[in-house]
Amino acid sequence: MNPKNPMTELERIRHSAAHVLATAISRIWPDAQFAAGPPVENGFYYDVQLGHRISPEDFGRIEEEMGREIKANHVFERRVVSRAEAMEMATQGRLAALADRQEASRFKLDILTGIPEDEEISLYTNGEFIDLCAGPHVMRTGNIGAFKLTHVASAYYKGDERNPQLQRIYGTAFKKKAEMEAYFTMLEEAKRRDHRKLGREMDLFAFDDDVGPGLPLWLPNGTVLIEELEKLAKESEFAAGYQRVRTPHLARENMYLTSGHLPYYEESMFPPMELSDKNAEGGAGGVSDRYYLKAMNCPHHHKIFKAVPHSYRDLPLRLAEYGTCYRYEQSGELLGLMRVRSMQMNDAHIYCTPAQFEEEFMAVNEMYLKYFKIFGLKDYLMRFSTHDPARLGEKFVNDPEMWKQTEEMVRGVLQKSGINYVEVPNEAAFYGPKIDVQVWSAIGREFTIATNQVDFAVPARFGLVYKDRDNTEKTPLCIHRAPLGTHERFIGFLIEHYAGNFPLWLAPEQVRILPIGDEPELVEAASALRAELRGHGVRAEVDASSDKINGKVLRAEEAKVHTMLVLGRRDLEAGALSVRVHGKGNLGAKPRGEVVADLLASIRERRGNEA
RNA sequence: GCCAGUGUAGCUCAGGGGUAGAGCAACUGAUUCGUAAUCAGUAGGUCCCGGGUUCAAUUCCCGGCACUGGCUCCA
Repeated sequence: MNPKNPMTELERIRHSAAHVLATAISRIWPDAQFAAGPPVENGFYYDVQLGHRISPEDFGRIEEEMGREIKANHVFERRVVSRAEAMEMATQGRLAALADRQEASRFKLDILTGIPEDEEISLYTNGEFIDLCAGPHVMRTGNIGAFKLTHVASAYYKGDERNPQLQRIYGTAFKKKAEMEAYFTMLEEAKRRDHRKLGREMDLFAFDDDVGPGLPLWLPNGTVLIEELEKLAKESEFAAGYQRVRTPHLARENMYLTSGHLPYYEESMFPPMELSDKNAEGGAGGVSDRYYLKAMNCPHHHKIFKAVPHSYRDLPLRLAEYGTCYRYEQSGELLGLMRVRSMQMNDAHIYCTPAQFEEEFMAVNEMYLKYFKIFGLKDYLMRFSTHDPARLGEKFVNDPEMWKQTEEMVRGVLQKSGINYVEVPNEAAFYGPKIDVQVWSAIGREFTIATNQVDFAVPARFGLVYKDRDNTEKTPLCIHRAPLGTHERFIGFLIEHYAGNFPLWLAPEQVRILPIGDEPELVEAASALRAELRGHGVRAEVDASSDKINGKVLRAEEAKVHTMLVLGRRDLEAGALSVRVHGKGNLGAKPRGEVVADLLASIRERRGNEA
């Protein structure tokens, strides 16, 4: 830990709890080898190498040992040592241990060799346990008020796949027990809004082994969400001067060789479909052609650009498509809708001149902000990813001048629009800088929900040109943007964002009419109301079950139906409807015409739940 | 892909070497009820898949698959 970057009190508690965890593990398994044990967002962990496989069943006795260590209230003692002394101790197995051992403290030894010459080396001692550590810690082990081990996972040493896998024991710690209890309550709440759980409960989407992992099936309710988002996107894009195109889901190998995706991204693409042709060169049974499922839409759109000659008068040319892409994500990376293998992207490519770039890029950002406003999205982070000059020609296209130019343009746009952002070097795409919008899922994982990228390299590879004013051919810049990301991830996010309580315009079932009883006049009035609403495009149903009104209300609430219209004899006679809104309760009776007009206005204006 | 855990009805879960269990949902019938559960009945199972041990495996063992939690990755 960097002493120039002091930790908060909570971080010090958690960092100290990590040392106490290592102390406890050392007591039970003295041959344990420890790597790193830092505080993290919601707690702490310590990486350990151990013959015994630690399972949650072991947590009880580890926690017991930790409890004793805390009760003993040992002081965390800091001591600066010479490099030689530290190496000596590591060799004797004394670091991250209770005593000298047969084996050296091998990870600590490795960490020591990585510490720069001019940096101070410090040890922290709590009781008999000594660890190599820059600190800081709390004063005494007793300052750790409440702690709990949460799970065990595995992690590669130093995060490198080629290194050995260590067991990572996660825990959390707080100053006060009540704070910890509040934290676990919050976790339970978060689980309730997990899109995987809500997706099943609300019949939004499903996975099936025979279809394949990461390939979601959109059920009717989920498809409503998709269609509403597409309607929104198509309206906004039409208004912003985009043109719609459609492209196939696959293409021949050669296109991906041109784009550069093969062989660099072959691992992330589904393996090719190989065609054999008896007449082909190579003889019978030889492979005559390979087709790949598309992992991105850009090459297809570039080909559309190229299909007709373009003049500078055509630019900016904005080609939009909800394109379906397929990516062979590693099996362990799949996560509900947030990480899938088939995805429908809110994609568009804007071809423009450098002079037009700023205005176009800014218009895209404005489209983002407009969407975020509609969805009431406030908790996001704009991440501006730039290149690393040291990796030109390797990770990034070797064109320092274009990098400088485009990054300055993007930075300028961001500053001009007063958008809050963080700049992250070395995270750009290979073809240009980009802005990603980061959000967090209910279970705390971070995802890119939208992206806006500059591409100054690939159009040239495809030989895209336009005839400029001076009658010379020039290569356009390309802006690659997906403000609504993919349907899969965006809807996964929206489910959690709204906890399944969608605003009226998005709700799969917008209105449910609940007749009280089944007298013929009531049933008839309910059907007539449904027909009228459906005539206006409202997704309305009638609950014609034999449930009592209480039961009907319960079932509609459970299904998260947005608006319930209770229709009884009293309402029928008054020409009224009793309105009940999910989560808001009974709003009382209103004239029928007013109710319908309110519903239509809310849908048309895409009002949020609070409106 | 790697490490660990889990896999029983549509859902949530109990059980256990020898006819497979509950609640909710579904279906049938009765009920005519004014804002979060009306009553009764019926039906529903390859206990994830394959192999092994056993007189007998859903249960124990091995392998696979899927999911969960992480790690790695994420154009």
